Amino acid sequence: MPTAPAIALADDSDLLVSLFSIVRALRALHGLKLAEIGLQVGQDDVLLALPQDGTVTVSQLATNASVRSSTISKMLTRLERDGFVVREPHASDARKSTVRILPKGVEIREQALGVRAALDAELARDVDGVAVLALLRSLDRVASQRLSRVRV
Amino acid sequence: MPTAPAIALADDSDLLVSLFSIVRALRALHGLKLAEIGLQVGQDDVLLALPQDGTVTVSQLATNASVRSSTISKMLTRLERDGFVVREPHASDARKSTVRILPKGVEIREQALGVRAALDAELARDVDGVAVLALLRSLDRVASQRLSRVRV
DNA sequence: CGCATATCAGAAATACTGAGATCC
DNA sequence: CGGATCTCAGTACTTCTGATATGC
Repeated sequence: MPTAPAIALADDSDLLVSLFSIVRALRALHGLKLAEIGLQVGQDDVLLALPQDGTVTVSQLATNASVRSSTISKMLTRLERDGFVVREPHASDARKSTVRILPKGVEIREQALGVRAALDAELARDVDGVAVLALLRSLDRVASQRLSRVRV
Repeated sequence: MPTAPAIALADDSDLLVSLFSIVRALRALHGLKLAEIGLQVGQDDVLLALPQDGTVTVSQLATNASVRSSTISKMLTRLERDGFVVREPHASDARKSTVRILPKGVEIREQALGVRAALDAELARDVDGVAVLALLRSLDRVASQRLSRVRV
């Protein structure tokens, strides 16, 4: 069995199947490369979502990532433990806390970008990158929209 | 902010970003609908990978899903607990165990298919389904190939 | 004996809910 | 006071490794 798709599938409802299947494989692949630079899949998402200069609040991060703020909070705890970011009190609103990327975080962020670019390039060799990107972007819009509408 | 993409992104390495972002939202969306029929995201994958008539071994399932057999084993335990499947000893090789879908499993499997089809239809309304599918299929092939090559 | 198959125990991560604490 | 913001505790699931039992 040389090149089976990742899930044996019924041939009608398929978009989801393909999508989930791809991403399972891609995440695993990505995870292997990230592990080499000492990062976890998912940590790079947060790192990449951080502004390089200023700060951002927890809830902003949560909204952008389509997860709850408690989820981001837990991820930040790990990122802080590893010395990639710090949390600081917000200047004008004491309820908020802001997140700032540290030098070590910036450094690893660069490496994470490299890993992504490499994987992207690998994939782009085999598919029409531009077309995929356009399609994925619109899919992303649709999906995020629907989710935020459902999740009050 | 009405319709932000799910992750604020650097505009170069992007395919992965979009893909992961979409799938995060889609999984959440899918999970909400599956919860209504009493299923977990991921359980439906396994259910759909099961033959409707005969049986399949644990390692076959694992290979198809690109995960370790211990992972499938744990999922089967839950599926069995919920009365969707049974494990039976293999006829000719006592090391193996085979998995059979139960009537209750068949029923929920149908509903799960319905959920997928509905979500697929929703998405297809907003993007060019055929084009996406074709692209996703090739992406899937590439990704699964790479993964199985890396994972000895 | 060496290899394959499945399960289990344990670890770590994602994500959620719901419950504070604190502050606007 | 009501609502926003963040964190924490607890739960559930996925997935992996590595250990173990069992059988080919």
